[in-house]
Amino acid sequence: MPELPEVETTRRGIEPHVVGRKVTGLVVRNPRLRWRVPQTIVRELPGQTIQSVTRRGKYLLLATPIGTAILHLGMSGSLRVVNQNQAASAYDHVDIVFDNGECLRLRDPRRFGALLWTRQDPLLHKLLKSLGPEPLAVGLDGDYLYKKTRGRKRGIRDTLLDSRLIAGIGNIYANEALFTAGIHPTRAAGKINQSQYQSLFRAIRQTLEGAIQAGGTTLRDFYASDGKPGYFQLSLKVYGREGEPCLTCQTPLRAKKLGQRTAFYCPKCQR
DNA sequence: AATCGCGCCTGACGGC
DNA sequence: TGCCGTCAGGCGCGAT
Repeated sequence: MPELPEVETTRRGIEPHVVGRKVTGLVVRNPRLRWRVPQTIVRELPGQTIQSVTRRGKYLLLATPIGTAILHLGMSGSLRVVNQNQAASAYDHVDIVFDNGECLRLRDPRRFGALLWTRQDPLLHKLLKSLGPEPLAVGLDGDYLYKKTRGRKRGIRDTLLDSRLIAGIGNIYANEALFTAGIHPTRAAGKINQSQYQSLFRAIRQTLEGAIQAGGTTLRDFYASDGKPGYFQLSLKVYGREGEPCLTCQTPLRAKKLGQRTAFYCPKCQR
């Protein structure tokens, strides 16, 4: 599933194919994504030139002079650059067609993703305006998390998934970072001290950056590739490894359902 | 303000 | 083999 590193890898992959291109049309085969693809984007995006591709959390933003396309890949979404004549599969819901005959093709079997359009500053859009800081933002450190979590009783795993606190951390990376920092996923966020937040924040950064680097090195071509584009095998230390030995102490890893999502952890290394 | 559960959707997987 | 139930999960949203 696309987590922040995959979204960033996607951004980097499509950027050279998309920036400076003029959109000649939008092909919407199925508008029923998480939210219905709006008619406004069908009317207004064609004729515009893409100025930039940026990322906020797990949202991708394709800016034009008159508005911005907001893309989210949800659970199963992916983007490829293909020739517009290439046959589309059942899950290829939208093509953004360019003046050179290529298109940006959105595939999303589960349709948890989204394609929206805004004419205002996209960062003021309802979906983006409440997002917390980017975990990779220059200057951000563990003190931010420490200060924001005083008095919070919720477990740290759930707290890290709250995009209003910090953007773009999904279940996989929350679990991986907590393992690296040696913090138990159910520890109350408000009971974690300043130096532990420093190491947790470093672990978050390291995990995300490592995955982005891995994405960059194993990146398949975003142009006309088969299968899933640009994604990469994650090397995960705890996620999905219930019952397997901890890489540090060999203790069998555990899985526990916290809220709606499963937490994976080492009962010995994480306290 | 913080927290909690729901629901969207379909491929994968296990059991029979 | 084939059918069926269950699970997974991002995340906005409404309720508490």
